[in-house]
Amino acid sequence: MTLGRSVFDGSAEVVARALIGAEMTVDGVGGRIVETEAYDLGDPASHSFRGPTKRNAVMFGPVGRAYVYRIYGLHWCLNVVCDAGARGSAVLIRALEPTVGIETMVERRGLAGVRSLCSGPGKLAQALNITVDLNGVDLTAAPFAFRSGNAADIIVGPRIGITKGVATPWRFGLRGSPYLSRPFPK
DNA sequence: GTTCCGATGTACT
DNA sequence: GTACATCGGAACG
Repeated sequence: MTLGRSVFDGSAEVVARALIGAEMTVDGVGGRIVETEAYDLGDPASHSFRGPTKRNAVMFGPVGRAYVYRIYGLHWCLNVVCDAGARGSAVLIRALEPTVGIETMVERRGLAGVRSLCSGPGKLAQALNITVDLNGVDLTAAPFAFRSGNAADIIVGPRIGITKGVATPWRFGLRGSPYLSRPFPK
């Protein structure tokens, strides 16, 4: 069934766990969320840590919006804004198991295989055609759609690509999924 | 399998 | 000027 706004109304860690196994689509293209990361205000790895800026303003706005930013000058990353009170919390969507619109995603990515279509934040943004145009957009309405799914077993580990806050294990994944951006450390 | 590296926009020191 | 929540390709083993 369709997920309502309440799924985003919790701490970053709680929402990051809750989204594992759910299905996310943009204009009917997407898949099952298999990997997320949590970021919040008290976290030196978070864009919100130093307070509001032009880039991160959406993180300080209403719950259930998309926060999209450019990374390394060429890729886009999608976050969902969460936490009651909207205090700079967000969940980075890192990987999907492609389920719908696979042909469209193959075209956008220029790839043959399904395995690496959405196995990373920049990859899934390209596959789902996510750009800054969607920054600040309500996730509970078109073109977004979130549907509930089940995650049998969630694995936890350190977040990827950060240099601060490395001790906070806020990366979550669907255990055993072949569609993760990288394996979790043992 | 591994490591190295270039591409390149934006925020911040 | 430097850092950055990345990716894909080249070189190597």
